[in-house]
Amino acid sequence: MKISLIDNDANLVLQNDVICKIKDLINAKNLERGDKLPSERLMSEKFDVKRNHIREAIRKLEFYGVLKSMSQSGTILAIGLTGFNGIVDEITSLLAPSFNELVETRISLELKVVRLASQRRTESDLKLIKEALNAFSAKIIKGNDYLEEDLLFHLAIAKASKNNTMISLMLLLMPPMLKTYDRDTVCEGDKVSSEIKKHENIFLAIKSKDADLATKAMTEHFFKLSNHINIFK
Amino acid sequence: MKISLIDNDANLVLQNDVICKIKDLINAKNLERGDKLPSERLMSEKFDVKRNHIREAIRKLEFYGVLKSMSQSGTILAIGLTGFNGIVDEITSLLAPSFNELVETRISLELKVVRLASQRRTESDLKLIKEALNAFSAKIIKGNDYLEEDLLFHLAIAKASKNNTMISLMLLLMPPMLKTYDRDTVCEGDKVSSEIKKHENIFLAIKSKDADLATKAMTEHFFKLSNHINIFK
DNA sequence: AGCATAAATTTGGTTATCCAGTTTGGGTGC
DNA sequence: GCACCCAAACTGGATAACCAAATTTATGCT
Repeated sequence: MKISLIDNDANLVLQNDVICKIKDLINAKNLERGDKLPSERLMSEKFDVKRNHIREAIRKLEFYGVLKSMSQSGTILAIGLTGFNGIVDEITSLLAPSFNELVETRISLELKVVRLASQRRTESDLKLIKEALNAFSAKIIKGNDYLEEDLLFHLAIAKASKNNTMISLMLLLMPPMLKTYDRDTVCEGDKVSSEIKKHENIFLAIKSKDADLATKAMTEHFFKLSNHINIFK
Repeated sequence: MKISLIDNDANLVLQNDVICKIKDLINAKNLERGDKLPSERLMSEKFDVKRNHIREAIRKLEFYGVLKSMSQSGTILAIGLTGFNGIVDEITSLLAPSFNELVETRISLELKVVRLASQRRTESDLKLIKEALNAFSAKIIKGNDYLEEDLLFHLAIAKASKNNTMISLMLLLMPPMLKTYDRDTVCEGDKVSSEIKKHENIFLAIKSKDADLATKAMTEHFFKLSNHINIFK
């Protein structure tokens, strides 16, 4: 299906093209919410593309909640026409995110996550976070690449927030983050102890259930990152 | 592929099952980042599922950035083993989000978005936001369902934030939000004028580029929502 | 005419087949 | 013994054929 925040493949333009044609057709027919679209085969023939391309496009639009495919029956418009057009326009014009955008979003999300985590964490959450922290420290001390352990530490915190949606969003942000870090490792290894210290501060704040302190610790942790990349103009 | 924040289909458990088997296999073979997985056909035979199920599972894992499918060559592990296990465990244990979680996430995201928008909005952004606001007001005055116009208003603000990642995340939150609102309309129509007023306040704050005021206005707008659903216990 | 029922068609989904690059390994010439 | 090459096997991806459920249309009985 190739849904992703990072997806600048060549066939993406084809998919967007198909999506636009579906949109035009829906508008031409003035469909309302709940109305049936033409069958996949018909559209495949009409747009002169293979059926699987139609299916992929429908799956994507279904993913964003604007269409609904009913087995052995048909595909219907799951939303009003205005909403459909607004959302689809946005989908088709979505560009690949820049690294700055990713960091900006991640920071915003994690500041909320760490606040919730410090309020809601259970003892077992704390244990898992501590384990992740230990794995991180071990890697960074040994001078190895610690990027993945770092992410898992943050993921453990996210789990403690008890908000599945935020966990999902963090998982979605990770792939492009990983991809960018790979080509250019941001953190140099000379300040390992201070790096560990920053992570420990976050952990301790969560442990003491001090939301403000946790937010502060997380902010400090991100400060270097937001400095290295100058996201604040 | 059926990747979604809302996806409790029956075939999801099969997909998760396949994903777990792939994970076990990767661990059994102690693959490292960059190593090749067995071919789709081989795994299909080994796990006794059809090849398309294997493909769907791989697509999903590729979506989350832990695998990478290379055309006519093979599929490789795109990440270290620890990171792979951590992320995959999270993927397979992800539950459908509750409405409270969605609202909580949306509020957090939009408070950041409106802040950025008020700092970065251009004149054309402002024009689009105003248009969305007018469409919203027209609908609510006529007593019609204004939910979609409301979302488009917020989407227009998101566009002004100039952060594609945040736009993506908002698009992802919309489908489950729409779905929940549908079954039980939250807002009653008696306080229409105050509702319009709240939206206008957001618009005016963005217009005057006052980030703090915009955040405040957005908070007020969400207050009723966060009250109606008691997310703050 | 009204209605129940069944046959035929249309639907999205599934399975099998084919295709075009890639990899691999044994053979060949030196 | 080694470098090179080419064909056979293997790969993910594209296409076509098939399926079962659901809808529509036709049919026959009252």
